[in-house]
Amino acid sequence: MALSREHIVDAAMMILRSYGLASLSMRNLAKNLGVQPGALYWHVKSKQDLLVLLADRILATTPAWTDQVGARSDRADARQVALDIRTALTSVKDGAEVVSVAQALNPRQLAPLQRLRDTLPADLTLRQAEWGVRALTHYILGAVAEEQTHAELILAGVAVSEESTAYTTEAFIFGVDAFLRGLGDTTPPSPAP
Amino acid sequence: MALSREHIVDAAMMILRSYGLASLSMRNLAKNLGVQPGALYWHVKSKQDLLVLLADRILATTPAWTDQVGARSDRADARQVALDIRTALTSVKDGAEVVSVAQALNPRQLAPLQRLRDTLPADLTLRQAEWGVRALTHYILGAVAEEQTHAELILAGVAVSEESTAYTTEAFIFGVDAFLRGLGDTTPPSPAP
DNA sequence: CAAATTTATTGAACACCGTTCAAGTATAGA
DNA sequence: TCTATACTTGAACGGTGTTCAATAAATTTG
Repeated sequence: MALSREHIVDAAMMILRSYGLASLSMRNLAKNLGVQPGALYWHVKSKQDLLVLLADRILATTPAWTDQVGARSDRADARQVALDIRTALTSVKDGAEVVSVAQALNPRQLAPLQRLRDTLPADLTLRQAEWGVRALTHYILGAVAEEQTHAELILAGVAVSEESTAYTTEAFIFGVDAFLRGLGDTTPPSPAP
Repeated sequence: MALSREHIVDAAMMILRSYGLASLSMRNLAKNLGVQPGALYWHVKSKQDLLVLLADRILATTPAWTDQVGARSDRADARQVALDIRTALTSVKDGAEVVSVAQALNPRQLAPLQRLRDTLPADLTLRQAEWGVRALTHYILGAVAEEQTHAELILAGVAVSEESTAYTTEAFIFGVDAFLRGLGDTTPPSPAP
């Protein structure tokens, strides 16, 4: 089977899913593909480059945001997008860390995160909306990264679980909601459906 | 001069300040101390251990929080504490990253971050206050880490400055204020002094 | 003071890591 | 078939954190 960029990302994704970021070395990846490490560098510029590709793929599982005509995006939408992003991150071991690295390298590049923008209150200035997205992004990535590393520490027996996992979702939503409330306290609280 | 844990942390701090986290290898650190790498491990359990010590010291420059009797902490206080933490982080190259690593290893361990708790609205439940601190912490660490890596990328000529540094403080405060507003929208906006 | 014990350091090695590159091997077009 | 382009190998470069027997220095004990 011919080596290709897609193939490399596939294999990297498998390693990530099964063993996490610590196991994702170029050498291990090459071994998994039955190839010498140097071969990877014909298809991929660097490991950072690969991580960006992985981040894209991790976030690609977020549902597309269909902005219905007339249906102005509101706080409930923003919350849903945040939850969708969290779900995507959680579906891969160390997902939040991978996306954080990619985001650190070049902020504002990951489209699914920018999608948050369209859900923020419309009365924000351009700069404020930009700042809001960034703030929310930092919160989401930080919170999910902590969830994931904590879960792994428990799995490794290094730490003990203090809080039921049911609460972690509640905690996540609490943070998102607080943020959104603060960003757009001009809009009324999200109406019951 | 005898080697000691304090001495090691001092030297590590110097390297961090001058050259950043990438230059802080145990080997480089040992060379700076005129000692073999193995010697460090008598005083320090691991590099992660060292990073936690560094995080403590970075945050130690935060002004002590004097909770004046009768003067209930309000939103202005919380903002000030957040700004103090940011100042401490910014005073050391990659400061936010170092603290993030320490925080990831064992959340709720860094006292200065916990100090945020006392500034949050009093009508929050115990859990809500805990969640609020964590959310705010994630935002602060994420935002400052981005500021710092971005600044370093510009210094290295990899990226170009798009926004005046005057705005970065404004952006930081915008995020903090939004969060605080959302956390305690029962309290009135901070009064003019 | 001398011997024994604890404390501290060395030097060398182990098992990794990302990345580069000349030399080869396929593969396709003329 | 010859050539040019697309890949891959194998080996190396210069790092990384960490461990550990042996050794040296300092301290306590007899």
